[in-house]
Amino acid sequence: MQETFTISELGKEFGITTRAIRFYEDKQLLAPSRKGQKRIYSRSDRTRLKLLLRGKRLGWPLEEIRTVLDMYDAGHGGELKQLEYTCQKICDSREQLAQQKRDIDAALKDLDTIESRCQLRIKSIKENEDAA
Amino acid sequence: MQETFTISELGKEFGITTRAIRFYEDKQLLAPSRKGQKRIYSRSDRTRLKLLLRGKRLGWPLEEIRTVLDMYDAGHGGELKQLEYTCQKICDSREQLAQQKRDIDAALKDLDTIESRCQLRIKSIKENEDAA
DNA sequence: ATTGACGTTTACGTAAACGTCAATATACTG
DNA sequence: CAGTATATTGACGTTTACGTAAACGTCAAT
Repeated sequence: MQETFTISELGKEFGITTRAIRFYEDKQLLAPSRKGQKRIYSRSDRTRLKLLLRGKRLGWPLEEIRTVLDMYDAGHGGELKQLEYTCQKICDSREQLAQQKRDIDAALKDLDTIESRCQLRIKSIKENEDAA
Repeated sequence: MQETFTISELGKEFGITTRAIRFYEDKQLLAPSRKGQKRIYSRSDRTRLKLLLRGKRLGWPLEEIRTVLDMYDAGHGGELKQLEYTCQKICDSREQLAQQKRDIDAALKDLDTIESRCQLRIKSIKENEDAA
């Protein structure tokens, strides 16, 4: 795999616009290096973006995604207070994810119910068509 | 349980403002009956609101939540085209939910990694404190 | 009769998350 | 070296999902 990436490469790979990527940088979620004016994205920048988009799919606001991304770094160089705060955030995130899982399972069950009702209706409509 | 509810009762029960509930009605996600001017919410209205909030926790936009809520009704009185469209939507929703599940499991794994790194750092900091 | 709790509509405000230009710079390409 | 492609910043626009405030109705209790 490549060592570095341009902004449009990443945009294409992940199906987002370059405007969005720059926006994330403006919001401190990314911090690519520069070669003159141009942004150069390292593999770890790319990973951050990947995690960012996963957070988005989970419906998290960018602000929260940023604190989660920052947790990745906190493990290395943080102070005690910072680390303990991070642990608390991790605990909260776990709880939230568990809730989302419950919601998903409930939603999947509902989909089963709706689908079978639909199938029944479709069947009965088609039978009536045959009769006509 | 009660047969009907006021707007503030529902607001309290679910921890949202009455403004939000009226907004959802404006966006066609709810359609309570009226007694004069006042809104009266039936049990099924309450259920719709509950499902709505679940959709929100899953990060869905209101527009999408509405189409899902409408699927509940489609099983009963829709036409063939409508029913088949609904089935397609159900299929899409299943795929999206599956993706979210994968994202959640990946995120939970990451949290494990981050946490153990944090614990290691905390431990090493505390040991250094003891030494001092 | 008024106070207070609850409800209503209408209208404007706002934060988040980008999109859409416009003007400009830099780089390669025929 | 003009043209094309890709990059940049800056400014303004847009959509979603409500918050906030104004101005008013209603009903029970004091």
